[in-house]
Amino acid sequence: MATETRHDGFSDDDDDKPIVFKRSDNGDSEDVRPLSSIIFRNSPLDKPSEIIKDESDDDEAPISSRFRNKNGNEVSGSKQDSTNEKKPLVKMFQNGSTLENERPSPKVSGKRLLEKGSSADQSPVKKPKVSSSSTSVAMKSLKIVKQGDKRKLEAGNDDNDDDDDDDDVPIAKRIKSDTSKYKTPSAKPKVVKQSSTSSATKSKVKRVVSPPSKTRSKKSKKVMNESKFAKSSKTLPTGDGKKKWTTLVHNGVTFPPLYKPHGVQILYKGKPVNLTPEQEEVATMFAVMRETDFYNKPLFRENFWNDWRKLLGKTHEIQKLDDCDFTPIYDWHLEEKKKKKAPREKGEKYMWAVVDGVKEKVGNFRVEPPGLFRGRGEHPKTGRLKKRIHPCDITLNIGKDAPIPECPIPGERWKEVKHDNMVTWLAFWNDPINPKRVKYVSLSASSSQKGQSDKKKYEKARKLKDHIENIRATYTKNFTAKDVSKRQIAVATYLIDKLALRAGNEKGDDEADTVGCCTLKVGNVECVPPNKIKFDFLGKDSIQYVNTVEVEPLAYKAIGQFRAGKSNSDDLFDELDTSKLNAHLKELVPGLTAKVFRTYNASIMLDVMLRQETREGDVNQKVVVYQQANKEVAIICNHQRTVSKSHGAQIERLAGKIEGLREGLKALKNNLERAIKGKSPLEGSDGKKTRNITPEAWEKKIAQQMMKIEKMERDMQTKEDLKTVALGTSKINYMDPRITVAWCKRHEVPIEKIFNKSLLEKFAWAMDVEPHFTF
DNA sequence: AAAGTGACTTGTCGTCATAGAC
DNA sequence: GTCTATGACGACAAGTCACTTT
Repeated sequence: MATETRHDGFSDDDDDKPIVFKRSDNGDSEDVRPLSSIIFRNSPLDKPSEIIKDESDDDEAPISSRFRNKNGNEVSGSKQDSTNEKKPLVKMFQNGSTLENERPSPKVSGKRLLEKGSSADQSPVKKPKVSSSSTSVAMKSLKIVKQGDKRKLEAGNDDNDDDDDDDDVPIAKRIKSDTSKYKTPSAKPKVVKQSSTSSATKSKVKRVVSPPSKTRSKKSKKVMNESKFAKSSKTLPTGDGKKKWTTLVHNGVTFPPLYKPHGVQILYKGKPVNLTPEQEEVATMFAVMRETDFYNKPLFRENFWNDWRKLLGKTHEIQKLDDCDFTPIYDWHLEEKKKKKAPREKGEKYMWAVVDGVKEKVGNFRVEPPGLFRGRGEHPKTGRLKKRIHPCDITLNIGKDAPIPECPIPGERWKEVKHDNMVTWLAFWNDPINPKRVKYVSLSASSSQKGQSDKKKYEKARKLKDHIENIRATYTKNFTAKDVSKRQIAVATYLIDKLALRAGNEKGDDEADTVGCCTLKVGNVECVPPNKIKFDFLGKDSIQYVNTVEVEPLAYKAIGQFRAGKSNSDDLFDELDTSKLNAHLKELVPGLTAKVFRTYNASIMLDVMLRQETREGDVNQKVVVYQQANKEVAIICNHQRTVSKSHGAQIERLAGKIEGLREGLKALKNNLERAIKGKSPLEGSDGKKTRNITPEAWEKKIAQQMMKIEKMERDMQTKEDLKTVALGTSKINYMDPRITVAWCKRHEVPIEKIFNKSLLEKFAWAMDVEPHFTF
């Protein structure tokens, strides 16, 4: 898949831009701005250990108080004023954080002293977390002492387990408080009441819930959390060591229907062949893929054939896949498709779980059906048979006091039932294609549990802001380190920061051959004098990343050194792997890992662009601004999509329409002239006659027509522009929803214009953010 | 130190319903 | 009313990263 050259929507003053990199795939990077111009200017602090603390506490405060007013109205940051919205990003990068800054200090208001610069101050950025309760502050400082100066990046870490408390409760409650917003009542978590008349869960729910402890009130919950032990699971510690739930009730999983033989025969060398149901089932899986690209891929066919042949037996009449004609089954399949299929069973019973007394949606309660493994890119296992999963493959995880779900397949039983509250999964099975991999069943994205961890992720990224300047100064300095490892770490960190590359774990031979930063090969990077690097590699999902960027001259030089004397298939960073890299990052800022940079850069970019680019205008215009910002983020993250098959045709059609409109415009102009001369209008091409109107009226029509044309051209442009860019992924995973919500509030854009129903549910935790929220 | 494993996040694509085009 | 382009959604593949085991 070819990557196209992209253009960014920024205006020209690069200085304000956040991160710099734009990409020009064709090797020219005219628009690449040197990172240096922005980021590195005055970064005075290289003191390594300035660390930071982070107050994770802020999580604990009630939401409302949590966001301290960035505008200084409150307590804390008096300095920040709303104006900062307009300030160039650069300034934002300027506040380095020093311990002092972050430390809750009595003098509060001045917290942010740091703005080192001059006028630039204001970045609202983090405000002192003063808002948290005094207690927590106290605790924090205590901790600090213990830990030395370092503070963790983690939004809520071990400091106090309860730091997320506030998160837990509120969300559910919050949501439920305004039901009206959510049209799908079922979608929102509710506190389960004693005798809920509702669905299937009821019986169990009742039971579980009934114990007093269950009635969850904020308080009770907190209390429990603080006594962290509560019921620790007896099993070996798993997960991250934090308790994920107290009570958990659910109904297990459901299985796809057993195979129903259709009896349609394939032809082997032209003759019908009898197949057993098992053989037929697999043949059908293959037959129905006829119109996909997989069908003709040699490896896919070979892998399929090997697995199918195991079912046929070596001596079967069918000896060669190429002699098989699956047309009869394919045709049968088309017929079946035409028939109305009964609406798929909803699985209401399995759809819900009750976690700590709150009813929550389950994400994927349906076990994956058997099929042929597709895989992405050149996956070595493409085409292999993915066998059916049975109850005896499934391990359930459920509350100790909850009833164990009945096995839905008569006569069979679950593999195991665990009661591990240190993990979030409800069930898992091993992936038949790669048995080391595990497939989990967990709550849906809209659940409070997922929402909390999402929020934590963004809080962590947000804190990176306080250290980024320092980190950049450090790696810049190390571009010239004499120690190769150190230099590689510096350059790798730089690339991860600047280009939002993934960490790049090692991969096995039984996986597609893709790379990330640490696994880049010499052949994936090319030095283009004087100081540009051309990247070309296959990343996650075998999506190609092609980009030529201008880099810091010293980094350029270092990359040249790393390449020297190696062959194309050698590792560029031969001294590096993700553990070393992350270990290093963690040293800079506790809790920091490579992926945090992606989140950070995506979110900060959105925040900055929205502030810079939003103009007065109607809602639609603002939405366009949002989409453009979203697009830039997607580009930086290399979120691509394949161009739809009909794209060309669609563009042509649009072009045709525009052409038609142009013709119409010509006619209108013509008639205007005639009207001015007092002649009557010509009749339309369709032969119908045209009303005689005044020149002014013609002018008006002409203006309207031109608007129409412009709009259509813009639409066409946008469509073409976005044909290879997927906006969704960054919206779902990288851009802090609070930025979006706050922007919508500030600019009176209905949030529904930006988030669809599932995003609204998923981001319920972000909806009450204050309009001044700054990432 | 490498390899394995466990838990969870991130990512693209296919399918389906439906709003909109004709 | 039928056709079709879109977007929502689900499916499930493929990453990240911590921690064990060898």
